[in-house]
Amino acid sequence: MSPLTVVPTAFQSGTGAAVASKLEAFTRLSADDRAALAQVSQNYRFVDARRDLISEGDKPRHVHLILDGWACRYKQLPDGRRQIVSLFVPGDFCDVNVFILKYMDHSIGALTRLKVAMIGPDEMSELSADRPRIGRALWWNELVAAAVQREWTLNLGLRSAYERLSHLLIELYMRLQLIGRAQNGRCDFPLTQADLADATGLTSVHVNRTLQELRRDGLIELERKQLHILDLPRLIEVSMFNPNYLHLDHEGRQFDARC
Amino acid sequence: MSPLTVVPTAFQSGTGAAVASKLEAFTRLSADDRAALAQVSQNYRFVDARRDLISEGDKPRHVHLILDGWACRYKQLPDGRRQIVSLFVPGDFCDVNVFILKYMDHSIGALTRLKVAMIGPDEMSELSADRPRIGRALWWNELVAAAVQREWTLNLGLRSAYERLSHLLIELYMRLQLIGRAQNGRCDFPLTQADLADATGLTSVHVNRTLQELRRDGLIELERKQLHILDLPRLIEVSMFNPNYLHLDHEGRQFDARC
DNA sequence: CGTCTGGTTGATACGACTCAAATTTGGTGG
DNA sequence: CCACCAAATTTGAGTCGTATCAACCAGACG
Repeated sequence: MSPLTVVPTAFQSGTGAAVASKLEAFTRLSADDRAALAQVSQNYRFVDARRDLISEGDKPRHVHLILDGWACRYKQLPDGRRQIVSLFVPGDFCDVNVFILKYMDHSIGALTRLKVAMIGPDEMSELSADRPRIGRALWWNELVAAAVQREWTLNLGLRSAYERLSHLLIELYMRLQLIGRAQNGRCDFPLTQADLADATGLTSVHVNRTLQELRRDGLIELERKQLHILDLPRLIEVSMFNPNYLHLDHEGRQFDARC
Repeated sequence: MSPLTVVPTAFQSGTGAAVASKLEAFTRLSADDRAALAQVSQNYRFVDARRDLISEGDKPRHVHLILDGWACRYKQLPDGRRQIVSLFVPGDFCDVNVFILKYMDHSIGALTRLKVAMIGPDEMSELSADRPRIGRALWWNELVAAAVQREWTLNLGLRSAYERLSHLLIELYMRLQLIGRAQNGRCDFPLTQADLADATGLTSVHVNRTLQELRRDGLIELERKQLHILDLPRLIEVSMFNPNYLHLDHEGRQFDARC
């Protein structure tokens, strides 16, 4: 990537609205749309790392919108084994429309300290109704989330440890890029190897060895919570990464939408 | 299960509306609701086994509603490896609201000869708008589909072959029960061992050996496309199956809804 | 400083894969 | 109704990827 790449505002500001940035991959947003998103983000709180936002069995009361930090959806078996089934980065919604379900079938946990907005059911449906562009974008967002979940199924089902980790790293890099938090192959990467293990269905020991292989092969650098992808094309090739499931082929953020 | 168990009408009739049966697990439906579902099922066609309903890269034009037969969602890697990421049985919708996406990121294929309704975007939104109860039920349906996808992620990520197959068999049995096509531990089961392998991320050889183990342990019988679960409680135990992700804890079909 | 969390290393075990062939089943046409 | 063929299932032997268990090390932190 050229050093002349334009830096998205969200990245410059650091605290910029990741959601807006993300939804704009699907549709142009107006200033009012962005204001509405900022509005629902007002009611936020901080959550410590390793705390649950909501636990399996709880009644869902809010949609969570991650403003800053990383979180995960996970499920646990009676014998203690744990699987991370989704990862959330800033700008991600956890479960638009969960209200329809009576109980959570999984938990959502903070992987880092989290800044997270809590949006009530009414507020949520108002948002969709008043700002149809956002409503549609939220639909798109849900469909992409479902596509990501399918891709994870494939990832666990038939890729080797080496491919699996490569694939995950690329996905996260691209999702961070979308919200202006990745560029030139670099991004924050706060997951521990144990987290990666839980997400990829491997042991942390094997994650460790596999990451070393990736480093040895000159594909990545990863230390001090910083990921540096050295050779994205080759990483894409070895993991057979096909970005189509992220559905970024829309008009995007080229122009502002009026009103 | 006692031989006096009431046989659901859908099962008796054979061709009964599986969709209605399924949605009624979430909410009561009125006669008009059921009629509306029957209406959108009018426009159907037959698809031969092993044919695609729609392929990766295609533009989505219809929602598919499986009226009879089994289908799957699958993805394929450039090197030919294939993963089934979802299974569809009668009454299942493939991708309510796909229209928002430009291209399919996966294919949908018939596993058996299929009777499938093709529902256009307008017809689909009419259905939701005119019959709010159905609209909500479709939402629930999508959320359950997402929950199932997460459970598959967990299944592939941390269960052994033995547990994985057990879990899948139970899930399918329960989903078939929901549409009145399973009872007393028995149901049709048209998947080949190769299909099971593609769905569980195992090889067909290993599926074969693992099924033999399940038979040896007195848990199941499976031959001539017929599954017989001999000891459901034990099968649930060994696979650590928790039905909460199917979200069947709603008012259900106890009463008819008016109008 | 000692403690703790996260990362690294080594030795060993085992579950699942691979490859190859045999057998059974189911469908089809003569 | 039987002969044939293709598809599906089963079996065996050998290999490999990943797990397991157990230490050990480095840096962060109170």
